[in-house]
Amino acid sequence: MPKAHDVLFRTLADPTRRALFERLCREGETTVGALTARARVSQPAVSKHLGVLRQAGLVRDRHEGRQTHYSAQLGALAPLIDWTSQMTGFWQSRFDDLEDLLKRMDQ
Amino acid sequence: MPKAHDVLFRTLADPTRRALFERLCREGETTVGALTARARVSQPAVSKHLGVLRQAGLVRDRHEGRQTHYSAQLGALAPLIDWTSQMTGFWQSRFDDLEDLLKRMDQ
DNA sequence: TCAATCAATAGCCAGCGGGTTATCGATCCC
DNA sequence: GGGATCGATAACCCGCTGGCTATTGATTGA
Repeated sequence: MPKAHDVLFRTLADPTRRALFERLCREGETTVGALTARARVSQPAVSKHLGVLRQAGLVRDRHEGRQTHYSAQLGALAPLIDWTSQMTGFWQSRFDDLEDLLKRMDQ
Repeated sequence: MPKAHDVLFRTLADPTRRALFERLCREGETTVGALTARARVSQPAVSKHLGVLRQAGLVRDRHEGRQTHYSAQLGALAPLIDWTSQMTGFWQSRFDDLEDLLKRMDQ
């Protein structure tokens, strides 16, 4: 069920897409045009990537006239942080177990 | 240059591979055979994934007789943690800027 | 109204990546 | 030594994805 990890990792795995997300994090709300201008790919490619990011919940879009503004949704990174915490946490708990074991051996 | 992010995200994007890494985090050092037994893919597939994980620095291998033991290298997750910190950090700084702005407007 | 701009969609193609089976090298044990 | 096991490699196939161009739909402004 924690498909969330899947979606996040897969979405952020592409460098172009990740670069777009990073820009939105750094620079805040930005239009597709502005993003395309400094991207190394075509406008349709940018649109497609933004669509993927949106479906992953990583960005929001806001329509204003004929242009679309995108912004990062940092809350969507939570599962990623949870995952890394869990991984390092497993290590921590195994470390605790080891300490526990050593303590019991000491008696 | 921060290729590290690229490698990590791409490596962890595959669910099978991530599952292997998670098992190594949870259960500590494990042989290829044991990993294969509970994996949904063939032994060569497991070997290939472990190779990718190793090249990403996420696991280490230790040869003992004819079997190979793999273990997670959690330090390799550092760039991932840094990245998320940076992303949320950008937000934080923009938030600070906003507070700053409001403060100045208040005067 | 009509031309121009912005962004999304359609449709296509090439490359990559993850899966398989078959095989090989090395090690263990009888 | 010889058969069996373990894990890596080889060789291959197929589907997905990320890129492109062309087009459409919507909005703006002359």
